[in-house]
Amino acid sequence: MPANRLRPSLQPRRRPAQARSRQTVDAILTAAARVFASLGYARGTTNHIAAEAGVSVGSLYEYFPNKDALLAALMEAHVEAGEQILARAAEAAAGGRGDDVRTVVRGFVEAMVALHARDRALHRVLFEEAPLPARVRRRIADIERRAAAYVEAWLRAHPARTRRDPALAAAVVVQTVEGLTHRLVIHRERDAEIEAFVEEMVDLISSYLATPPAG
Amino acid sequence: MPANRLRPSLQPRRRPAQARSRQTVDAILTAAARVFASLGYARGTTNHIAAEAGVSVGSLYEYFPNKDALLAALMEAHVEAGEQILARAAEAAAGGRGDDVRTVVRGFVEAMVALHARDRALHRVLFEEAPLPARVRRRIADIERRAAAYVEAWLRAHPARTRRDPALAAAVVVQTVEGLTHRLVIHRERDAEIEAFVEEMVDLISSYLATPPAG
Amino acid sequence: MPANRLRPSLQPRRRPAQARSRQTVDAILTAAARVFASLGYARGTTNHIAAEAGVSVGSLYEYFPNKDALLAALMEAHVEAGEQILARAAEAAAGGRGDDVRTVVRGFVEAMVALHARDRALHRVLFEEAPLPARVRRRIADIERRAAAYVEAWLRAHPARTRRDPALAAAVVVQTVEGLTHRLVIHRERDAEIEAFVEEMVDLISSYLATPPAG
Amino acid sequence: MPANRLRPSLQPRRRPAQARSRQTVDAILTAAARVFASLGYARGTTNHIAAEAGVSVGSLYEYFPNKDALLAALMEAHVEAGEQILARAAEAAAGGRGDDVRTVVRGFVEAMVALHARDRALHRVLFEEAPLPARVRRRIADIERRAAAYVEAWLRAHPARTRRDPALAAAVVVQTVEGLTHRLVIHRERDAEIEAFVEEMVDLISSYLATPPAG
DNA sequence: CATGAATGAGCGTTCATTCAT
DNA sequence: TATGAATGAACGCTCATTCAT
Repeated sequence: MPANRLRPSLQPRRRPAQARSRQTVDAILTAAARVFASLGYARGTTNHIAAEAGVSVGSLYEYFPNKDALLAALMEAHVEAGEQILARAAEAAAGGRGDDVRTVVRGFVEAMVALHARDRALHRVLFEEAPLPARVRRRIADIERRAAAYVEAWLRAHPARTRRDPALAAAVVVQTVEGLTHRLVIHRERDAEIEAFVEEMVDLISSYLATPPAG
Repeated sequence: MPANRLRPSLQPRRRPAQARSRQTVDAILTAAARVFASLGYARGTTNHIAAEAGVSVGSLYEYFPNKDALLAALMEAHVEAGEQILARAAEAAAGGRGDDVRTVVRGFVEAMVALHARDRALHRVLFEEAPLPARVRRRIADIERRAAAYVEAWLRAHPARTRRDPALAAAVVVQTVEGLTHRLVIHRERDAEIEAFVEEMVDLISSYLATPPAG
Repeated sequence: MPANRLRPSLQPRRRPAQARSRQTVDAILTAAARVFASLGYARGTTNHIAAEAGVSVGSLYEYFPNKDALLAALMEAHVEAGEQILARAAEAAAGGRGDDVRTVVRGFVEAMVALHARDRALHRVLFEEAPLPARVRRRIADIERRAAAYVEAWLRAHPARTRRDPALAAAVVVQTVEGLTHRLVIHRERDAEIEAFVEEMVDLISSYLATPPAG
Repeated sequence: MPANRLRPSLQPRRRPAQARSRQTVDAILTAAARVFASLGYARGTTNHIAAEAGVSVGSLYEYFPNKDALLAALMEAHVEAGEQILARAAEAAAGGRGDDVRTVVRGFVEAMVALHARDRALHRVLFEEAPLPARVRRRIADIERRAAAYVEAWLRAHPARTRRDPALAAAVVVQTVEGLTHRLVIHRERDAEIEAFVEEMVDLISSYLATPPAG
């Protein structure tokens, strides 16, 4: 019996309090990450994941109501990490004088790159192959909105701002950083390449922000 | 799935020479596009596609060795269209004086946007939900390489080039245009929004190319 | 994909026109009857039924959308047979002089008994163990209503009627015949016993109809 | 179901002597009744029942060897109550002058109706949906036999007896009362309807007993 | 004795694929 | 060649039952 027959939740079935349960959940999520990354979403079966976790399917379903919930949990973890990275980068920007555009931009870009560098194969499956649950989609959209709002505020406060429409510019910045990070980090193989790209991304964003719209 | 376990080919089973066959293949692909776009990859069954195409499943398998081949064919069609768009934009750039950066960039960006605007739902399924066959991945990488080579040559030939490493800059341009196009076109809803973004993308790329590397 | 995701129909998936298909459907239903009768509803699995029918599970699901549909089909067959028995008995009653109560009653009782005598184990499972689909329940209620209406009309037309409320009396007759038939036929083992009971049922009903209400 | 394959006992695992245990058993049975009545047999899980009873599954299995034993216990309770009702009605019949047929019959019928009126949903599940364990079937058959024996004795002792075969007549009476009670009480919705039917049942039985066999 | 996390056989069902016609 | 009925491996998921704590 799923938790709810009409709208099967993707939430974990219970917040495991005891250390033992916590371990089981972690084992399952780790296994899910491994299996999804190597086999893809469709071919990563729950039985396979349970076996990989050294746990019975029943236990898997004790903690996750269905296969998509595993995916959602993995995605949420990534998204949560992204949120914290954003927060930290924002803090750093506010902590510094905050008007060296390049430094601030580099902070964000490097944070995003670091986030995605951790497990490329998994991220590829998570965000380019698996169905994105509506909840996760909303969560991401929300974070992007907040990131853009933050960038916009920063643009407005910054003396050298030259873009006519700071809200639009902020959206472009956020989308560019996210889009390029995904493309470059997830699909590139060699780290040296990535480092060079980071520097270029900083140039790309900085020059855009420093240039007034074409007239 | 009592299928072919040994890396089944994704090539169409035969090059249909006759007009009759060509029509059947087209009907199947059109149906596949419609079904995948509306149902997603996993839920778009081959039986459903055959029915939609007004053809028996047996005939479908006469022309495509398996389900993934349909996907691959659809992807290749998209990729081929992209290739031609690229070629045309290149021609236009060469045909004109070729030294108005903004015009050239806008040409490419608009072409890419037009390509993706045609059937957003299908593109979303094709490139964000379905597993990307290695062959298609290679094909795309190849095209990106050639696009980058073209941009690099153009940069080298262009009097105002300021990026120190034209190959790297070319790669950045290609990745940025592709990444942003996917993100903006596939996920945005309103066309006005897209038009505004196109202008920003032109600014983004142009200012990047016009700015010497920092330091 | 079930025929309908929201209200999975219990109707057979297609009316098989060809002889071949008709045979397959019959084989499946026969197997289902055998398996349900010997193993009960819960333990009668669709794989088991398919195997018993010498058919693959896939074929079973080609003709029946789900397990309950097999049950429903078996029930409907029984109910349909019952309806025809009723119709024939009514015809016979109308054809004869129609005022010999015992003859008419015996006609109905014997028909009902004959109907249930055919496969007792299956009937036990069908009507005392398996979940009765709403559609079948409605169908049965409808037939009972019509039977009662018929009996009521017959009572009103009959010169010797003595029950004050013919509608109520008709309902009692129908329920008694059905209830006793199920209990006696399905649970009794020996045929001689049944024959004796039939005679008693005729007495039971006849004397009831011939007796004015107490008071 | 990694269960006991060798005809597992349906007996409660132990006769709880202590008051504490007795309470636990009662809580479990009450919970089982509630859960089966609302969810049906198949969907009423042992975990659900244990939770409803405020007890761990482990404890449930301490007192009942398996799920069917819960069902059997519930059935036995119903059957036991029926037995006592029978005994009481017999006592009343013996206590009174005992020769008013209608009064005696009404006593039995009303007792049966009262027994089934208590929890219709549960009775429906118990006797029309769940598989009847052989043991319970035997128990019921035994009670019916004794009831029939009692009725037979009463018929033989009664001055007005007219049925030629008192044993057969007794069986008919018992089956009729039981059959109609199940059908009418369990499936009818309104109490007024039931009362009217009770009166008719009394007429039905009384007139049968008062009528000599045909011929 | 009680607990409840863990088990895993087995269920209903799907759908890519085949092959007799 | 085209057909579409038939196939059956494999999936997601359940839940009666066990057993370490």
